[in-house]
Amino acid sequence: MRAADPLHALSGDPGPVCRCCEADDHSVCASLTPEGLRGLRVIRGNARIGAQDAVFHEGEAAEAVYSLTSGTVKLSKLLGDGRRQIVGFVFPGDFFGFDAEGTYPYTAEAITPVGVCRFSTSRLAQLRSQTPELERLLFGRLVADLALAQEQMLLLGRMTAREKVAHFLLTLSRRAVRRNDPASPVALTMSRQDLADYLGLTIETVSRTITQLKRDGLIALVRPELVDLTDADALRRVAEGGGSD
Amino acid sequence: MRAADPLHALSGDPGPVCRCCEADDHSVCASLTPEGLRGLRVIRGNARIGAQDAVFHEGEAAEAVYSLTSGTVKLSKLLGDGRRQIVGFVFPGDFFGFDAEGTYPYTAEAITPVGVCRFSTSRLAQLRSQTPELERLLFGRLVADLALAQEQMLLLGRMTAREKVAHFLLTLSRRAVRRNDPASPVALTMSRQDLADYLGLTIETVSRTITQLKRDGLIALVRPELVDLTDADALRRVAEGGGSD
DNA sequence: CGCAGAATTGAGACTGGTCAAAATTTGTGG
DNA sequence: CCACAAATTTTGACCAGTCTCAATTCTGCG
Repeated sequence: MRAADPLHALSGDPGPVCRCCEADDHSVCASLTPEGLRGLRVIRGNARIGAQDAVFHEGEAAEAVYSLTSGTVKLSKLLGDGRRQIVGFVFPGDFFGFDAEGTYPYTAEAITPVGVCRFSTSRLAQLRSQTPELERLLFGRLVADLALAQEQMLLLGRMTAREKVAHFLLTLSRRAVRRNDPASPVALTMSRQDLADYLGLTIETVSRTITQLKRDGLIALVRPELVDLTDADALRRVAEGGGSD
Repeated sequence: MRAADPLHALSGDPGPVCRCCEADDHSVCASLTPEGLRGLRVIRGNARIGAQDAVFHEGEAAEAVYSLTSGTVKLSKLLGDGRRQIVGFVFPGDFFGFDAEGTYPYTAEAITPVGVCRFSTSRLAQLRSQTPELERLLFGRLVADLALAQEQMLLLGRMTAREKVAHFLLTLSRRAVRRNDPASPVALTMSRQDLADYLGLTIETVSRTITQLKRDGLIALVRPELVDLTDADALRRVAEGGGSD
């Protein structure tokens, strides 16, 4: 094993496992062999970013790729007149900031205070070419991200407001289960405005739709940002375009 | 150089360069070294598929990845009640059919008669691990696809019908330029229904919007499927959410 | 020439957006 | 701990853009 390098010193050597990362078994880091991890750690920089601060902006030169260690990040694109579309939420263990054109295709902003690992694009490229395992893991992650984006395209293009909100709640619930959290009270870490910008709706419509689902007994609000999925089956039927219930 | 194997025999050995592929400099194949190409050719199967036929269906076991050699393919997702969203069009040189879950996340159908190269997922995985260059090229392609999907999310979630159609026409035009075709009369290889399913609109709204753009002098229809971009600048202004012109 | 499918046009309905106000929650300082 | 201010969320009334349903016109082809 190598001696600690300056970057380790800065953040304290986390040891053979990437302990700086809250993500569990499904993170790229967790799937890497100790050897692969070592390579990543060597080129890694750490940063803490406050809530509402940007990691990078759409159009900036893409000099680094990031992985999230804690908190939530939103990825968004802007139209000239301020209309915004959130193209994804990032959770611990996820990578973001890959680019095809040399500039970031979206803005990345912290929703909560977050911790990130920063990998310079060039150094990561070098490491990737030396570590086929890493390349393959990142590839798989990208494929999953693409499938997710396509799922969201179906939602944005073809679902009603009610279906969109139901689908989103269920997605959060499924994600919670994957992290071994309870399926039901679902935490909305993001604001109503972020929700609206993710679902292609206005904040008013999101609010009205939540009220409506509540009135119909499918959900209940423990707090505005904590939703109880009272009737998950009915919610599922709504999300799949199953009709009026 | 290796002797021709059965697959070559079937389709005629295309020689050191993948001549079976109409795609030019921007295809993955064209960027591969002769050596890398050789590996691809060995595991390649060829197929011709008639217009309107499916290459594979959403939900089927994903046993192969494809690259398009000629024609146009559409990728679509279905909702329970028949609502459809086209999540992408595939042009020669593009790969499609990657999956994260073991099943295809979308249906792939030929819009025109098409030629495809077929790569069994397992054999391609093996080749990828032996050919870092191939892996890197596919990775870059995926990143580009993801950026495209995110761009489309912005379109689906936040643009008006007029902006959607303008944006789509310009995208086709840009793509034509990249293939060294003229920017202006743009060919719509897909039906109005496909267009609607791609833009998250109904066929009627697409038709009305095209008529409106025509009336306003931004475009002219040479034929229903051949659009002249009379005023590309104005079109660009519309597509960027530039206002009423 | 006439038919079938595709595209366009028309009239009216409805979902979701806009603008405005009220209610609730959150944060801050006394 | 309370009071007040600011921000966020919810609710209301009205409007607009897009959809639905239906009819008409085009286009290609036997």
